[in-house]
Amino acid sequence: MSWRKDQGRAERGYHHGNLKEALLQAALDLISKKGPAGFTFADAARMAGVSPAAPYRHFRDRDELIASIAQRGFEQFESLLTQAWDDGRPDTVTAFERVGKAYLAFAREEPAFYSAMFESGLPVDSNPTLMAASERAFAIIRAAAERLAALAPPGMPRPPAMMMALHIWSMSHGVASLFGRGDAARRKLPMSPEDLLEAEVLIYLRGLGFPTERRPGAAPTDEKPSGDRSGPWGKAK
Amino acid sequence: MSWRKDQGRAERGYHHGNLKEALLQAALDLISKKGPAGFTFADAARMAGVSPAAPYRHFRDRDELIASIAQRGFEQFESLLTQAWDDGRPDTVTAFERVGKAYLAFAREEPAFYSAMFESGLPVDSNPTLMAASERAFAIIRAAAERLAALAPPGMPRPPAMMMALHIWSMSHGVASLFGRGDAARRKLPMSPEDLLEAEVLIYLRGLGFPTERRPGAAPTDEKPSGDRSGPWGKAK
DNA sequence: CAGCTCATGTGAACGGCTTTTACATGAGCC
DNA sequence: GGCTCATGTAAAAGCCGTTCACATGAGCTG
Repeated sequence: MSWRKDQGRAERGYHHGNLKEALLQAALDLISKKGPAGFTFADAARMAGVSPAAPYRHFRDRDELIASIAQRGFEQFESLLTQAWDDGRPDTVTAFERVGKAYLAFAREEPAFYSAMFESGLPVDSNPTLMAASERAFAIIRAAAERLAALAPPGMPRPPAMMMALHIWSMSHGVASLFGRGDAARRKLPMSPEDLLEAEVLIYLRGLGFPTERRPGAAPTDEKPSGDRSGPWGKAK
Repeated sequence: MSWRKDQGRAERGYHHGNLKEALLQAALDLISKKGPAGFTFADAARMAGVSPAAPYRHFRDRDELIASIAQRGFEQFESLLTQAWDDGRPDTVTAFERVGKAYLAFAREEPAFYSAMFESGLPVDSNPTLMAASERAFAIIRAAAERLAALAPPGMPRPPAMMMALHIWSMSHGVASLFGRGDAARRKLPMSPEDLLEAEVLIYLRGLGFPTERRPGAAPTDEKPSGDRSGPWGKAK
């Protein structure tokens, strides 16, 4: 936070000094308030205290600004997922669930990033660096799926990790985009999005033959659980 | 198709005669081409051959037009799902899978409807009739889940049908919105969205204790399958 | 058929947005 | 000290959404 000029209204000369950052920040504010459609290039400029033409020195057009935000979003997303996955500690299933929760937390706490990344209608394949960032984020989920697949019970055919990763991603995105954000598209739920997704993933993993009873402790040993008889939907009302 | 005037350019008097329909149709065309954000009220008017102010005789504003489209979308969606479900014939699991395929087919073949329904950023709860239409569509999925839950194997605790319905919905929406449409947000897949979703749902159902081997025939008897050893991911590459 | 009425369409206008162009400023470098 | 170029501004064109006063004519009433 060592900006040379305080953001916005502070007296500043002809040159802003940090316009690109200020515009990205303003856009994030605006998008989180009014969605990516409601966000306006001119508004961001106004919020940064510059003329409507100034942003064009830093972004080819409005779409490029949104793409920049999506790019940063994927980077933060990747970092968050990496941290949640924590290389599968303390055990694979626990870490996997933590990734699911992190996914929802990101969608809820960074709605502007999430919208820019998944709901802005930008053609993903038009921007190679954007697609690369997106794939790096997905790679975390895929790596986690790989580890999970590796310890599939020997009796069953091993599921393809890529498919598992896509399944998990679609569940997470489905829950996040239908029920995840408080403001828009609110629909009544009998349980929290987090619990809904957790149950969904646990049932899915059980369908693949994984033991999904409550994990006993922190140790990666997959033992029989104690007397906790609650299934994956223990928290449903 | 008994429109009094042929659509569009045909010589017509001061009054269009079918403007509301023509506008909805034009909007569908435009949205399917350029997304709900790219769609323009003025464009729709132009396409219908009227002045930019004319649409305001039929819709309070642009959002109301989009809401109208979403409304119709939910109605068509409900009808399509009802037809696919076919009251659970020939057997519950087969019918259930048909519903999943119908979901994806709708998202792919009616991208304009789908966008208006789920990606337009309209506040769903602001419009009661819209929300009602949305709930009627969801009710089909819920009814199917109810039937499925009813025949859960006796050994296991019965899953709440509402939760199952939400899970299925989130899977379907997740797959549809991440991988479903050809144009936008294309990501490489090792299998078709349909196969991806089918495998996902089958694994999930198996996690609930349902027998999900290949169904033997049309009879609703749930017998042991023949020698088909393919799991739910038989089609993955 | 005459006349009235009201739904439906028009034209002009306002303000806002995006984007471009010519011009202004001043930060950093020689 | 002076040059240069990135970065800002002002003005303008073209589009859009929306509103308002006004025009038209379809359909009813008698």
